[in-house]
Amino acid sequence: MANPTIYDVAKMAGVGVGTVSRVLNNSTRVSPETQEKVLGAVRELGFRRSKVARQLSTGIQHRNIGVIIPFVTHPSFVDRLRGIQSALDDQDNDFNLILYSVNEPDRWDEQLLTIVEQAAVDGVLIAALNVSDEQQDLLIKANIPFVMLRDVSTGELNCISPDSIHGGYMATQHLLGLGHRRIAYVGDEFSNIDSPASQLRYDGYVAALKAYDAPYVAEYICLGTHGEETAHNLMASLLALPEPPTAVFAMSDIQAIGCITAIREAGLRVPEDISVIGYDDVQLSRYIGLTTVRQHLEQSGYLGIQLLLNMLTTPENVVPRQLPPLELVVRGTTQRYSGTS
Amino acid sequence: MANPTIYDVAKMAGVGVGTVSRVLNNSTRVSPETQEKVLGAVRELGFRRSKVARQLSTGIQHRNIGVIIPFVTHPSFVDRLRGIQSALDDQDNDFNLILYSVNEPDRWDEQLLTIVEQAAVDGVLIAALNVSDEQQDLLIKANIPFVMLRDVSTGELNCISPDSIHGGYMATQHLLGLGHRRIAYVGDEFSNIDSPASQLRYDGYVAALKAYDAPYVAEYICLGTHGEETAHNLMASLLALPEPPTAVFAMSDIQAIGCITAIREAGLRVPEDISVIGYDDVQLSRYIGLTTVRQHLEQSGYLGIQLLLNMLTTPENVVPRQLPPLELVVRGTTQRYSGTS
DNA sequence: CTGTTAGCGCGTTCAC
DNA sequence: GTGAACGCGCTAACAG
Repeated sequence: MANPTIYDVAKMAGVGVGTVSRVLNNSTRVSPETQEKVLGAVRELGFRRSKVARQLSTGIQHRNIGVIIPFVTHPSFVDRLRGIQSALDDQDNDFNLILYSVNEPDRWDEQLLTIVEQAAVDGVLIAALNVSDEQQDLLIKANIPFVMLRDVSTGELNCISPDSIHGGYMATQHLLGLGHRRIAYVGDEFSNIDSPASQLRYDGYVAALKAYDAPYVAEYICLGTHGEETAHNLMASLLALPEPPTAVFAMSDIQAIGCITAIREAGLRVPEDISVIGYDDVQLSRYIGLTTVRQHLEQSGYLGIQLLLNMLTTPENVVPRQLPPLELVVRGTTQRYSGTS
Repeated sequence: MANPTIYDVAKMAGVGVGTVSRVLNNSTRVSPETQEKVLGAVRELGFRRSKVARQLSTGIQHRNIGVIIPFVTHPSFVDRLRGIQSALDDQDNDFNLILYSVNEPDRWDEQLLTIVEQAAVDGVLIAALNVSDEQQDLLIKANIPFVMLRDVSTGELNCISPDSIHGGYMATQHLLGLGHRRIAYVGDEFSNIDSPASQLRYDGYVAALKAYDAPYVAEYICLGTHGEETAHNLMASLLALPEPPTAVFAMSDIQAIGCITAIREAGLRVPEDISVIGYDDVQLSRYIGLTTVRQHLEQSGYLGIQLLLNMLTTPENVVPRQLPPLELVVRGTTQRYSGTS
């Protein structure tokens, strides 16, 4: 039998459904014999009670909030998750956290659809993913409040967004201010499905170059899949250039790390020979002394949940949330251009 | 009204429940006027349809697996989470992941109770938490399959467990083998509620000391709350001793890091003056070159989920899982005792 | 102790 | 187009 119900169990055990329910909840006294019969039937049928029916019947409420994040275990998402968790803990409501990890951005549409159909969540937080208008409509029609953690502010109330363009500008400006002129950009392939972060930071990079009248060199733009490995390889190819850059701006801390190891493997030093600046200020960066742009990842997760909870519990009064401004965090991987290399 | 239902909406809109349901699912054509009336009532009542009833009615299945972890965002748990995620992704079933973070170990009993009562999960993975016999009974009675990620093997089938005692032994042995005799232990306060990891690793430490006939010095045992900060302070007090240790075994990588910064702040070098070995081999450790004991955190999460899924989908045939043996990972924070300090 | 029955809230045929 | 009635699987209250 596909999905046996208590009725099936009751029939097989030769008892009433009430009795079955009772032994399942080991509540009021049931005679040992009947209990045995019931348990036997349960085992034989491989019966499992439907949690949904149970919930409906008992009226036990519990709300779920869904968090949709690409590659949950990437450092930057862990940081956000940290904030999400603590926000959820701070308010002590009975919201459960359902984690959805989007590992194939192409199928993200599909996944959201499933989530909505499943009707498992009361609200969702969508991090670093592009949410199309259709998707927003879907959510709205399904009456599921949602907040987005985006890369750039578009003015919506249900958005928490640092300004990635400005961040890219800041990072590049820092390098420029140190006297560097040959600055490379290492980032993700530009994408529409996924987050447009790479594109935006690149825009900031270009703007800074222009503002400082520094040359834009096409070869210095290195794009690839996200991750340390790729960045490492990209950096290696950069070093193989006839005139390699003297500084590099990596769109994420992890990529910056990949660059650094590549530089070291080439027998060069950071920052003496080449300066490297990252982006995010992931927890890890503090330990390795990476210069970077802090975008308050943890806090964005925190504020996002706070906002969502706000929408969920007191929709008549939702107050906007704002992230603190980006900060340049200068540690040990950048240094004034020495003119040596 | 506390929880308006479609009946309330129907009454207010002066229509039947069927109609309400239809506009909610924007399915078959409904006249624009009635649609308006219904939507108006929905808004006015603040109506939200019950996801539970909806699920029961539509028969849409989706199972949840719960993951219970203390302090989800601690590095070691992030590593486990990584494995959990990928295991969940590999099998493409429709299991959702509900994350429960236990931040107050004292209330862990209570939390498990709520989880069971809520009936929100079909199975649970419990990581690094002590599960009492009563708790196991609770789970069994509720018919919720569970697997535990423990610190020491006790032979149960539903357990994934490295041998922490042996790990503690290995770490200490490494130090001893390098000629160190004055070895400190920095760990968590021993606990019964939480994981007994600290106690176990300490046991291994003591055993190694004994095996190598090295002195056991009570002052060298430093216990405190988990975390970098505490370890840092503990290490500072260790350095203030008339005869400080020449090596320290920290029960986790994070605590090892705390020790290292304390040592450096005191003007000493690692490993030249003092050797430090951690435990876990968290991702971070690779980046900072920490010598440590690898306990395959990620893989334990992976195997745990695999086992749980196994129990959930084919209970008649559950195959045991085994973790690879612990490994000593020698990087740059330990060195032969020079007799200098 | 145990069988029977009435909901839980919503989706979905059916007739109208 | 729209209302009424039934069923999803289970719990709980009520008789027996």
